[in-house]
Amino acid sequence: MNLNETLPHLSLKLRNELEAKAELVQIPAGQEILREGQYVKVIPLVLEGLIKVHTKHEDKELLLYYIRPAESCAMSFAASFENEPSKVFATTEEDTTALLIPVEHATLWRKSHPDFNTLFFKQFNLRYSELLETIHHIMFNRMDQRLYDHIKERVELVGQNPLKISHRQLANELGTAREVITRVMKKLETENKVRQHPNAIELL
Amino acid sequence: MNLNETLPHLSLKLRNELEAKAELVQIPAGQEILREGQYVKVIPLVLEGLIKVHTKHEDKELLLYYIRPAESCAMSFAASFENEPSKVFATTEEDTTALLIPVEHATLWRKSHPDFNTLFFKQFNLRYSELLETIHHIMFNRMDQRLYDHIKERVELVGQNPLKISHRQLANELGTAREVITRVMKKLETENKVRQHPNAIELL
DNA sequence: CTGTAGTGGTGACCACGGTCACCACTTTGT
DNA sequence: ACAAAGTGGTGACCGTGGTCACCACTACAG
Repeated sequence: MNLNETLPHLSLKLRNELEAKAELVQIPAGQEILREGQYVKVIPLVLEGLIKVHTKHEDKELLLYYIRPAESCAMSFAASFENEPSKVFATTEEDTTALLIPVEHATLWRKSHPDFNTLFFKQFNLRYSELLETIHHIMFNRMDQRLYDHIKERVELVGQNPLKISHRQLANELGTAREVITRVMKKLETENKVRQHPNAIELL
Repeated sequence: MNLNETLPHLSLKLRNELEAKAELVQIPAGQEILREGQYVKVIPLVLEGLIKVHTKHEDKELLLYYIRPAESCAMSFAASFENEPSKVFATTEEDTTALLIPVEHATLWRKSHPDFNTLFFKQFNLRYSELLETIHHIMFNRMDQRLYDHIKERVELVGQNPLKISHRQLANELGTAREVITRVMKKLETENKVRQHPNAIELL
């Protein structure tokens, strides 16, 4: 894995530090890597793959945002920063390659490497925006719009158009029930916005 | 206004810089100081008073969080950082004294003053948490719980128990309609959780 | 004094979405 | 081969909360 390609915006010095001190790991898809209440020992920096960050409340879930390559987890950083437990869950959505940065180095690098510092400010800003967007979706859109937008985002994100996903999973990500998704999907289909295939959805 | 008292966690050096370069302003209550889409030229640091940060969508509002003394506005910081327009609104809730930090200094101080840097990381972390909490409230609580929690928070925040506030304003802050507040207030009253006075609400 | 704008209160209505109890079908594992 | 677990589909029901059309009352400015 060549850091220079994946993280070109970081200084050579920092990339060398990362190579020396951070652990490079491969995580298979579908693995829960952070739970609510868990204390954080490493901050992941995604190189390849996709991580999903979500909340739970009495077996009702809600997707918050995705962590894409060259991005990191603001929650981990914050948690390590204040030594607080995580308030969210994180799960690998695809097979993922990531650098695990020990929190003690993060604290140092924040001071010694301006680009490290900047990286995390940008991440915080990004997550702030995404949470805001999530709030907007929940408050101001109805399910059909939310579902359509969500499918669209996911199609673009993983780059496959007949998107392989179940109604149940969509329900979890939108914090609703499976029946609701089935119902709304049919509506979107009659409106010619999507087409349904066995275990997959095609965006039109 | 003595910065040493209000901002004891900042270094003397930084406090002196603030005193020299930032503008000290008094803003009366009820004034809109930041609009959606607006570009940010100064970052406020609240010394006294209270600022409300909220979103709008087609004359439907939603309170996001408050900025209390010794706190700042993550949105302003982020906006200045990326030179992006604001995504939120901010209004003074009480008469407010604040330091206005020109964005060009913020960029410099982020590098030269570690405690300035830390301050804004903490602010980002705080706002992230608060947005997350807001999402939880919207998704997982019904109006009665949301309203009760909101009144409670506000009572604690402004430190007055028969809280002077109208149903209309509560409706705006919770992103709902006035009639709904009236309805739910009656419910809370019969449950002996609150008592209603003319133009005021008492938390029991 | 009177109009205007602000409070809160109320009943009727209804749409959205959450829930329940099913069903049929395919895929998986033993 | 069969059970088990997962898929999506469906009709009925109903509660929350959003909307509308009112009403009564108070405060205040002209």
